[in-house]
Amino acid sequence: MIEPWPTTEAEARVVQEDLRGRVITHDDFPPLRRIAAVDAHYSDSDGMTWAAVAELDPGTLELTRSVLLARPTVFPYVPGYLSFREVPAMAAAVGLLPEPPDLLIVDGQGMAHPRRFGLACHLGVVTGLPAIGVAKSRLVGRYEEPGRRRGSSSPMFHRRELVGVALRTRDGTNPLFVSVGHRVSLPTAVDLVLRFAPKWRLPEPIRLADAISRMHR
DNA sequence: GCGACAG
DNA sequence: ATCTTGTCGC
Repeated sequence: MIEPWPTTEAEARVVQEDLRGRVITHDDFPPLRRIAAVDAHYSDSDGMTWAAVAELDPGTLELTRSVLLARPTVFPYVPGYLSFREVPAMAAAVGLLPEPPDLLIVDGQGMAHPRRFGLACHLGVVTGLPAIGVAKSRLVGRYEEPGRRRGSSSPMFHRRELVGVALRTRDGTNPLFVSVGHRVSLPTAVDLVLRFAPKWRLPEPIRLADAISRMHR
């Protein structure tokens, strides 16, 4: 990983501008044998960031492995710079898996970011693993409200560029914001998110990672 | 200058 | 993300 880790917004921005060119936006991943989701939580009292990884079988969506660890929080939350806060703990957690997953589903934006380098892109580039960004709310981009039924979607644009898709994964719920992280195209990312969210609004991997990351304490 | 703003 | 119970609605 990049050392030393950026301390200021200005330094972090330089890193984003430098690494953004390494993002691969087309499909470049193997048959999915193991998929994993990553999520983070904080305990302000001791300044620690907890990261959880949930590995699942893509066919049955059953949990096959999990990791939960803590790392000192090294960056404040600043919209547009979330990855500098979460990547250290997340990358360490992913690295503890005995075998690397074939796909990472990340709780946050990928290219639907002001400089096209959100958390999913950063974690994907740093680990080299295929990654998809799945956010519960919007950071940047304009979009038309998708139809209210599961499967409906509408493109998100930012500065005339297609940066993601607002996707309804469940009837009558708010859409999810899907964007390219690394080595997975946008159409494929949408297909995969729908496939891995057969019942609830959030993809099963993220639901599990979230549940695990809350187990700290 | 005034809002918006992933987790 | 976090502070926090019950409550409204499918």
